[in-house]
Amino acid sequence: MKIATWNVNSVRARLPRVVDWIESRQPDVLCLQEIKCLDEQFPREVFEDLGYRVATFGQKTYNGVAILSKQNIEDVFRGLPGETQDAHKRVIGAQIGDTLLLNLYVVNGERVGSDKYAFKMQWMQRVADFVRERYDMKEKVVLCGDFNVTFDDRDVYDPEAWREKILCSTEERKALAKIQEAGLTDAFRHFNQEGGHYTWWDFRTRGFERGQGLRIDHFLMSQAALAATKGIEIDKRARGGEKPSDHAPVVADLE
DNA sequence: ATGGTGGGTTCCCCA
Repeated sequence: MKIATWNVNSVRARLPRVVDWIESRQPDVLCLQEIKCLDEQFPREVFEDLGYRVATFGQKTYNGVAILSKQNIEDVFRGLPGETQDAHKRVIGAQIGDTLLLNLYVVNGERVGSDKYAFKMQWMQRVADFVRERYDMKEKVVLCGDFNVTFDDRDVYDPEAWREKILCSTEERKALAKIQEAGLTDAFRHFNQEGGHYTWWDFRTRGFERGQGLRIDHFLMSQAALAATKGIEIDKRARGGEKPSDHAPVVADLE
């Protein structure tokens, strides 16, 4: 079973690219982040015609997450416990087969020390609490999405330039480790120890053209899920070409 | 120290 995660930076703007990618890669599950539309604006039929079930948690203009799956999507939940109607739409979870899937779009945080950064820290703590309470790590648990945090300097093209900057600060990395504490492993790193593998490149600095990226899109897996995983691949090719997202898709290949 | 580009909305926000 191929599970993919992709921050598409607007599903409507990216629709031709997403459809092309699905047709060539045929993932069984595709978790989308930053769909940037309401549920009723989501191009559901396009994906249904490609053979997918669709579960969305949309928001106008910002954020929004969705799960596409060839198999039944069961026990869908949207958001974190206790959230009000106006909360950011950043979380959708479900069971697909025997896999417990959680698709996340972590808060960006703007700048270390900003209000948005404080909100990011708070939000990540809530995710950590939720994950610990909700999941039995003896199950096949797969968290994926745009985590907006690098694990270490291997995930950063210029570690000195990014030292203690947003996406790379020690505090953010500790918050990410807290989410993992329940028993979740960085699946990409399990298979590949080298640095220089990135999932996001800034539009503004022409980062992709310069080879300047960060690895911020991740799969966090329980031991049972990791044991079933044959490999993880970043599809860097999808970051090139016409009207790309600023993120590349990441694909986990499970038994 | 700042800005760059791209997506979506509305005279600007977010990444």
